Amino acid sequence: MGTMQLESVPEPKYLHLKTVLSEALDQDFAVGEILPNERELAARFGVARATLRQALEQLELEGRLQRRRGVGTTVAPPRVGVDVGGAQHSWPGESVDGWEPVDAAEEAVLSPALLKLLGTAPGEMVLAVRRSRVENGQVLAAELLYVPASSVPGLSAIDAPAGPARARAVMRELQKLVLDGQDRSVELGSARPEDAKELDRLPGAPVLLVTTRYFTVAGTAAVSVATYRADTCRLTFGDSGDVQITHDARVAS
Amino acid sequence: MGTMQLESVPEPKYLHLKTVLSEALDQDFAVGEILPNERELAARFGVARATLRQALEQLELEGRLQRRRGVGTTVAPPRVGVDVGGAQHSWPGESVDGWEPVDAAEEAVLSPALLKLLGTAPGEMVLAVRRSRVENGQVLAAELLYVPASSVPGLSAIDAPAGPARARAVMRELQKLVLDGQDRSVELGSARPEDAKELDRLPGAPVLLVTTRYFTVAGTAAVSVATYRADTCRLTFGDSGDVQITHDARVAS
DNA sequence: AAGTGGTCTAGACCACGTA
DNA sequence: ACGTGGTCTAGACCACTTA
Repeated sequence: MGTMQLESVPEPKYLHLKTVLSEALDQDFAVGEILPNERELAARFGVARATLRQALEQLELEGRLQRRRGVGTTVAPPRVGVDVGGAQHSWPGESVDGWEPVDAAEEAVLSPALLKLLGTAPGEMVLAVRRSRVENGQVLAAELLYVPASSVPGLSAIDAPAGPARARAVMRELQKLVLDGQDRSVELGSARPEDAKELDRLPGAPVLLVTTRYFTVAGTAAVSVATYRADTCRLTFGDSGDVQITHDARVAS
Repeated sequence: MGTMQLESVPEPKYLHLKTVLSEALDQDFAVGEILPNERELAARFGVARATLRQALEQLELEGRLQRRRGVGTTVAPPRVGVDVGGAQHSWPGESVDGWEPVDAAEEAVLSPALLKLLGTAPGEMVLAVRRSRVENGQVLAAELLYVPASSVPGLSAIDAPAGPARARAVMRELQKLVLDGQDRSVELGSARPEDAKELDRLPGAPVLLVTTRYFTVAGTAAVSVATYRADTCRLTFGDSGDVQITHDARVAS
């Protein structure tokens, strides 16, 4: 074979480990199955635990593994396709899609970026409605829906007690508005401790931040910031929720 | 002050470090400014370098920092808002939006998931068009556009030499088709070494995978898998047509 | 109490960009 | 040649779940 170039740039161990594990997951493991613990895996592959963890972290990021402290590492099911709505000009939760009201309260401090999105002056009253998106008993997303008091006339009349009831009342008022349109953006973020708890993840876990602006003819009526678990969710736009698109949709060159 | 509960569950060091750094970034640093190197920062905060890196990693994930081997760590500009199209029924690249053809070639091996998306039988010829999305001299995304030969009649007549010319020729044929619709999904992934190189990132870097299916009345005409840099990109969906979010929409609670 | 993953340390060496 | 971030090691202890 002569001087076959092995690798001018040797692949890092954790990357090689990742592909080895990935293939093993496809061949030798079923969904939900528990992997050997990290110390044993590290020993079996002859690497330090930290190196093994680097591989596991990426596999978890890609939704192939699920790790829970005190329990173990399991093979994750394919990602859930979560519809985040196409061009439907409607408030989410009008149809049955898993949004559960949690609470509603006046929000005192708003980030400058959010104020700009809302188009409100600092100091103007803004209501924050908390909702959770639940599917199959799993919390997929936590949402904060910011509603300037000025955009909903009937808001001051609400006297429901704190908790889901009040959130529902605000949503009812909101849904009376005729929507003119919406725009959305998606970006990567890390879960704040608050959201992390609700999503059953550790703080800093990767999340998909979906920011939606709702318009009426009068202008911005509300802004929603939804925090989706990045490990388990695939956001879908349109009507192809049934089709599976997983990591291996890409050609393994 | 009595018995003020400090923290029943003490915050991990790297999280505290992250918030401290985050505040420092807002107050004491300008976009593009170079931070002290990791060894010095770690010493300054009295932690091990690995712990400091854990904090830096999350800040980079959130698009606040940019780290380059051999260079240093700099303060990142706000994320770019990248339009990935609303419900417009058009091929991307028809208007001027930064897509640059790279190459086109027959793709031999296709993953089962991709075959299912395309709706083609294994063995059927599928062309793969490579494109890059470039903005301000920066590669934001790498795309693979899979086109079954059956969906484009004029495909076999193409005899352009390999490279951008051939890719352009395929795109021209494709754009003759009348689109009936499309659906899209977004999920988190990690960059394959191949894409990583094109995106000027390390392998495994977090990316946003945008999978789009293009329909004609005859069925699925093509499937695009676009790999966006998650650190620098905020994907926008302009459902309301005219409106563009041009500023930083990040919500830092 | 035992076992799991999560955090943290204090080193070492490597790959890369720049001067 | 030097300084940077990236990889890797071999430990230790902690937080959490389950039995």
